[in-house]
Order: sequence, then C-alpha cells, then structure tokens
Amino acid sequence: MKKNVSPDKGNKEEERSLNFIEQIIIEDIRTGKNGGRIHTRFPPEPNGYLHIGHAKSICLNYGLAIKYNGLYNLRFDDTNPLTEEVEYVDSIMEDVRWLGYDWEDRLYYASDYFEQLYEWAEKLVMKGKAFVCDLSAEEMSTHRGTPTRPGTESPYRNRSVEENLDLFRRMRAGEFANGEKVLRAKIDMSSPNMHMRDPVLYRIIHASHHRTGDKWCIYPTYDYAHGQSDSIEGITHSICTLEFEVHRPLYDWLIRELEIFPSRQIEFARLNLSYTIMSKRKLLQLVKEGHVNGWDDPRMPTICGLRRRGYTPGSIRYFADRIGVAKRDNVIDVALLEHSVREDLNKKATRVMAVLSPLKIVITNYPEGQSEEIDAVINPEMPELGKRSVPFSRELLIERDDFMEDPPKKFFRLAPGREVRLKYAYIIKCEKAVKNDLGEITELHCTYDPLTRSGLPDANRKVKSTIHWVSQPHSQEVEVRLFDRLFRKENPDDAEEGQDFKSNLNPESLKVTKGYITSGIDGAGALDKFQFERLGYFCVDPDSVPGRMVFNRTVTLRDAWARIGQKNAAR
RNA sequence: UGUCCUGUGGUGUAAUUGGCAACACGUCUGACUCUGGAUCAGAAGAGUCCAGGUUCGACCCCUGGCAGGACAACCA
Repeated sequence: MKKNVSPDKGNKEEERSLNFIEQIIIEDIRTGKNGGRIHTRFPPEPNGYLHIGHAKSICLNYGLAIKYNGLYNLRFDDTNPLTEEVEYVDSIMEDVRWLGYDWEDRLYYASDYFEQLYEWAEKLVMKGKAFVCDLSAEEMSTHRGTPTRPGTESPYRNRSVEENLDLFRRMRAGEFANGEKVLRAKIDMSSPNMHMRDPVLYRIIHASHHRTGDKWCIYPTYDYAHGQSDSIEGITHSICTLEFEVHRPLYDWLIRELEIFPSRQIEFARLNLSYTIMSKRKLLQLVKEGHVNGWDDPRMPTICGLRRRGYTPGSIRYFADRIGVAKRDNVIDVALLEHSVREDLNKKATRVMAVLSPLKIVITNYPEGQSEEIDAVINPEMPELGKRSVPFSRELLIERDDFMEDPPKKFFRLAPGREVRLKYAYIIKCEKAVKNDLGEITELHCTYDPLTRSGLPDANRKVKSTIHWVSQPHSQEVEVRLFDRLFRKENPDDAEEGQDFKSNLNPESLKVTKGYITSGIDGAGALDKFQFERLGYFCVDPDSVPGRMVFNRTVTLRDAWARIGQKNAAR
C-alpha cells in the first residue's frame, strides 16, 4: 500500500488515505459543484517573513490544486497600510517560488479590489445591512459585550440609508479623521459569536499604501476583504487555519448578502514544531533583540532561514506531505523535519572528508615528503557520478573523537595498539600517543600497511571501523558553523513564572569552529550542499569569500555511537 | 460560567455506506557495510478521553460528562 515517497517525488500519485479536505474536494468533484473546478490560493499578509508553518499552508493549498487539476493563486492580503511593506512582498514571492510553486500570471493583491469592495459596501448600506458608526474604539469595545454576555446596539445603528450613504461617501472623501467613524455590518449584537456583533467593515486610516498610494483613506478589514477577494477570484476552497473558524459565519453572511460567488472556507490546524516557535511576533522579537542574526539566521524556522541552513525545497515539501492535515492541535517532532532533509540530501549531497576537531597523526613508516592521490566515491548512492581524488601523505588529521586512550567496551575506533581503516586509503595501527607536559595528547604515531590500500587485492582485511581523515599539508582551513536547536525546551513557551520564551533559548545553539578540508569543494558556491563524511550535511554559507569558506551544518548524520553516549550519560 | 472546534501508540496521520486499529517519524534488536550513515529484516508500543445506550458487532451512530483549543484589534 503506502510506501516511502522520496522528497523529489512528493507530488507523485500514490495510494494514500485522504485528509478531510481532500474528502471534501472529491465529494465536490463528484457532485459537480462549481463545475468540478478546483481553485485555491495562498493569501499572506506582507508584514513579515514566511516560516515553515506557512510552508505547510502553501504546500497544502498548491498541492491540492495540482493534484486535482486545479489552479492556485498567490494573493497578498494587503488591507492594512500601517504594517505592510514591499520588502515583505518580495521576500514572500522569493520563498514561494523557491519552494517550487509557480503561480504563473495569477498574482493578486486584495488592494486590487478596493474599488469593487467599496461598491459592494455601498450595496450593503443600501440594503440596510451596514451603517456608519461614530462610536470610539473603546466605546465599541464596551458595547460589544463579552463571549458570555451579549452586546448592546450602537446608538447610530438606526441611521437612515441616505444618511449612512452620505457619511460613508464622506469617509471615503477624507472628511473625517482616523478613528472618527467606521462602517459596520448590521447583524446581531446578541449573537453568541462575537464576530457577528456588527463587525467593522471599513476603518479610516490616513496612510499611504504600498500599492494604492494615497488614493484611499478608508481600508476594508480582514473579514470584509478576504472572503470577497476569494469570491472575485473564483476560489472554490478557501483553506485557512483554525483561528478563523469563528469567522466563517461572517464569511458566509457577507457572500450571501452580496449575492456573489460562494467560496467555501475550510479550516485546518496550524503547524507547531517542537523546540521552536512559530509566532511572527516572537520571531520578530528574536531578530530585533539580536538573539539571532536576522530573519535568515539558519536557526530560524523561517523559509529563508531553512534555506540558508541547507534545507532543500524538496525536503520541505516532503515534510509537509508527511505531517498530514487535520483539525486537532498538534506538535510535530523536529526529528521529522531533520529526517526529511537527510532523506533528500543522502541521495544528492557530494561526499567530502573534513575534520572539525583535529588530532594530528604521523604515519611513521610512510616516506617523508611523499604524497599520493587516492580515489574516493562522489556519492555512494549515485555511483554513476564517479570518483573524486583525495591527497594522502605522512601527516594526517583525524577527528579527536575517533581516538581514545582508554576505550570503553563498545568503542570501535582508534586506540593504542588498535587498527582502523582510513576511509578510501590504508589500514593504520596506533603505535603511540605523544603527550605534552600537561599530559594532553598532541599527536599520534601510527604505522600503515601498504598492502591494504583500497582496491588492492589483499586490502579487505576486516577492521572494527573506518574513519575519515585529511592530509595536513594539503588541507585548507574553513569556518564551520554548528547549529543546534534554538530552544532547549520542547515547548519554548513553557517558562518559569515571570519569564517568557526567551528564557528557554539554548545558549549553545551556535558554535563557530574551524574545519580542515583538502579537496572536493573547489568552485563551490553559496548554498551548495555536501556531506562531510561521518559528520553530517553542510552547505556553503553566503558569507563565504574566496579564501575563507564558511560552512553551515544543516543536520548531523544519525549517529549510533552518540546515542550510546547519551544513554550512558543519562544513567 | 456563552458559542464553536477537537480528543486514536512517545509524536503525527489513517481506518470512505459500523466488521475487533494501519502507516510514517522516533525507540529497540539483528543482518550487511571501507560513513557506528544508507540499505535490509524484525520487535516493542494504543484497544481509540470517560460513562451509559443503539447494534450480532462501535474509533465510527445517540445521550451525558471530562479535557484541550479558539473567540471579547477600527490586526490578519
């Protein structure tokens, strides 16, 4: 039945159970609703950067349209000139495109519809379904009541149609100051649903808009703009997150009163990820207060952060596919996100050997001054990619963790008197650990067995493990940034009394260190991806300059030895 | 002391006219391996929030509880 889908085949048709939204779509197609047409949209407000939660929504909306032969739009919900900026519009488009979605010519802005929206508002006024209200924001709040107590009607609620029309037109003409008047729907102040208690449709904001400039000084609210924009675009399934569930009666009311195309709103549960936060406000706070280095800091759950971290579009689409869609609150284990990149990168990333925490070894029986080139595979998952060449010499660097003077039982790597294989090269034996005055190990003296070079007929002697290495004289130094989870608590908002999520920041989420590499990275450009063998996946950071490469660790490899260590430490 | 939504292994998602719970991640074994990776084989882990009811039979339908979430911006 259901088998593994690899990240780059995420869109492939497969036998899978349908989520509740697909069930609705299939039923709509079956009954011929909207002529069987499927049209979705992703409607971001351009007031911040997109994050992995938005990716879920994008993949859902667009994925559904693709799967059911429909269309999808990108629409900016730009009804509040106070918070929205072109900078965000640009970054959002870049991120959506990077994720792999092409909206073709269907790029829209709610602000494109301001004139139509205004006409419809006059229609509501003329139908006696909307009125101009002079109550201040505070007064209106008192009149609104509470979720458990009904509200009271505005004293302006029964103005005549003529007066309302006149006032509304004068609002548009700019005769009133900010906040002086609003246009409200006339519904039911005693409704148990707060959103039906004569909600605001238009407010006065004398501010210039990133697209319409100073043409307008009244702007529609979300509730008035969103559903009508859906309707104008012929959106059949308007998919949004759960918090809009209570808005749905209003969404439907407006469409019904305006007698326009009835889009259907469907709500799903937003994504929550363990060890991170998704709130735009909190993310902004991390950036503003300098807890991270900008929106694209590789520790951020933003799309641009993940991109810089080394995540691929395919891995994110695969992730979105794996987490599913439902209406119950959820917290996805970051391990699934990490699994998603590993799954993708394992098949794509070029292998390279790099040493991050070096321990020098000298091969005492290897001729001084000599060196040789050794064949290594570019990617064992794709042998057709061929070989790369790695320099070998008398003086090498290995990972400090790959040697233990007094090894515990399950340690398979190098130790005094023990043999290991240097990957792609020879089997070596540790003869002696050289120490300084402090008793610290400064280097290892080893011997190699010339007959064990990879590929040689007698090379296949069994050893307990294979380690990576680098030829010291050939090595170049690079900067390596090791990232860990940004928060140390699964739920960062679970903070002590009087503290907030920031108290759970992980002080060790970024470690900058050096790495040594000999070959394989020449000509690598920003965001190129590699596997540093046995260590993890790394990508070239855009901060790299010629002669000073910077690598970001995307994710470590799964590490059975590390898990043994953690288990022992837990004891 | 309101309305609406939700409640299935550690996590997430399934179970399509009601037929004794499946898949993925994670965890644990073992095989294989020149990455303690990958791959392959296997295991443990829920009796479906609780209590009644309908039914030959309920995760699914009904009733009543309980728990969690959303809603009181002229934000979206």
